[in-house]
Amino acid sequence: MARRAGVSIATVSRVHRNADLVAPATRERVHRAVAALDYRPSRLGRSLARGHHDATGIVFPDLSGPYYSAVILGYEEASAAEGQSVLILATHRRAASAKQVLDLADRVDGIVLFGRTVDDEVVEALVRRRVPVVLVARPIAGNSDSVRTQSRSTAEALTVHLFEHGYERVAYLGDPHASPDAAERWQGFLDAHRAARHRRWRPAIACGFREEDGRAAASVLFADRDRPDAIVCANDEIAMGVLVAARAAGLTVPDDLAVTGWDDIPAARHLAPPLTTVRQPMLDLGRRAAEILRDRITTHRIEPLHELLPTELVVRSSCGCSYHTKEAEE
Amino acid sequence: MARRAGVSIATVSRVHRNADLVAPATRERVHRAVAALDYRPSRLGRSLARGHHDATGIVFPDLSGPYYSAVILGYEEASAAEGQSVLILATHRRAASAKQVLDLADRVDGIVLFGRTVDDEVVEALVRRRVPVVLVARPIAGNSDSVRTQSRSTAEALTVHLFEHGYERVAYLGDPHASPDAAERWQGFLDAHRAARHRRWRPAIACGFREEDGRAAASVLFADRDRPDAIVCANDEIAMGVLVAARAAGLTVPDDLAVTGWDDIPAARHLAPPLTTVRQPMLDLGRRAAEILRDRITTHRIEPLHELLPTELVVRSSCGCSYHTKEAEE
DNA sequence: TTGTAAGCGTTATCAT
DNA sequence: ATGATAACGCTTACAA
Repeated sequence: MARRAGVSIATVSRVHRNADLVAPATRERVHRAVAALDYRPSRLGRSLARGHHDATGIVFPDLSGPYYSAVILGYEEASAAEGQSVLILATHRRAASAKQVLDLADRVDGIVLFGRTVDDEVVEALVRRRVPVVLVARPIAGNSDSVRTQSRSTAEALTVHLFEHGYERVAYLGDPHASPDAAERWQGFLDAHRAARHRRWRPAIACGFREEDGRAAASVLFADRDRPDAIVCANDEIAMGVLVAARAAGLTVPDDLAVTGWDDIPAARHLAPPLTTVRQPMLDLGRRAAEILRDRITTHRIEPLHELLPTELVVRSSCGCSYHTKEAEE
Repeated sequence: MARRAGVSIATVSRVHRNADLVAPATRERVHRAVAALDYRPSRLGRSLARGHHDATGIVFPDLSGPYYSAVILGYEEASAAEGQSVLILATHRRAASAKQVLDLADRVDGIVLFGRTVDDEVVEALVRRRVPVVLVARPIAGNSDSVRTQSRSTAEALTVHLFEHGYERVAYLGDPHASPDAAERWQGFLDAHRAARHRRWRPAIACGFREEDGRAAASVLFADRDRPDAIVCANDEIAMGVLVAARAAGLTVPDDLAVTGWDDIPAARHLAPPLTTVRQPMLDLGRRAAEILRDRITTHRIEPLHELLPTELVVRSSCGCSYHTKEAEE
């Protein structure tokens, strides 16, 4: 051990966690020894003795697309600022995901669960095990903390906006059962229809979240003679697919068909036509998750905290608004 | 401890790493005790005793954009398949990044360094400390392993393609000093000009990697009376910015100006006009990094391994090729 | 087959 | 101010 090398003993520990309760002389001696032997204290030993990891985990259902990467960015940044390492895991709806999450849980001081990654039972198991948990974009469970974005009311506003443009047969494209957020948006869509009683509405058209899913679903839809004249998509990727399908079907957007997305991914403003969508503060989502988790870990707070982040309607042209591209969006 | 609870002692350890050298009867007894007490072995204890973490780290210079997220995806997937946890870190060019990386290094069994995250000295320090290192999209250092994508020859091919369309004043937009990849692409660009001697070329126009950087640089460029008639951009985001600037300047792409990108981000095919670019196997980049690192860790291989992944020219319309959008790219 | 005990590298509590 | 020493929770000879 470096201890022998220096001269002293476990005093090295003291100097290492920069306790000032060490004589300047000895401290200096230790520092020299450390430098000479290129000694680094072992995290493992330290963690074992102190009882915590200085690390947290974040688990996603998936990792593809610009959506998650922004969340990771915010999460990593906030965590690093607090000196916490971050472990990342994607469950991919694997059968073993519950085990993976449980496993991750005992490498960290706390964990954030994103969307539909694991069942409520797993969340409860985690909580029972005293693992601090923050739920992101997911219904509350096991009285852990949560962070979400406003979905329902903005979805309603978006749908109403379409009504105001005169569209009459508005469809919702996306599977409300696939993700909690998609479900909320669908509810908002329904709210709008309920408020405007004369509107008829059709059931949600279930489809996956990828562009190709949207394209496929839309092209089927367009074959119908009673095709919708506006489509509210569960996310931007689906909307991109719809745009592709519309072009293929000879439909002009937004004249023949309005299309809206959700997320405001970077590509959205570059589409033809620029996509009307909803911006979510994804960076903040990750950042707040990290902060709330940290708080729960350090303060041992018992009351669950629930945070709702605002979203913002981003009106471009695909809903029938201004036709000319806006130059100065920035 | 659960040991007392069951009946036996450190036999629980044996049964836990499913050693079959335990009598079925006792094993059963232990299993029951484990279930009853909801006992989970501590990773810390285990790691400390065995001397490894079953985790690896990956560090990025940044985390924004679709580029990194694909790499993470591949890396996480391959790591999870091998039962390794993954720690993620973004240095953001922070001053403390060397320290952060060194710090990360002793939480893991090996580390992958992406692009311009840390100086060669840090890599060497890591290697000296016997930390297995894989370098991704970065020049070789400290004789660690590396994975890269083919840049130079494809960049040359891309530039030649532009020549064949008849463009004469081709510019390169992107900072060769900012990233190793950008430097390679610039070299390929030069190679093409050297091969076609009659071509005159201009120095690279340094600019950041984001859309706004590209837009700003391009609009300056367009003000020049000797403006280029084709621009090879260091990545797709820059190219998107150029497209925006071109529209603002009243230039038609590809008639007045050809534009090419790099990466083939999801948005590329949806731009107007669809962007000619270069596809990189980013998923594989992450996956191979994980596999090579794992190999180095387990086999203690001493010879460095260097892998070069192929890239592919994706010809769309922004280079002057077919004008109609291809429907069935898939 | 299974128990005993010596590490693994820290921190923390006592003494001194 | 600093040295012993007992945890921390596991693995792994070595005995029994």
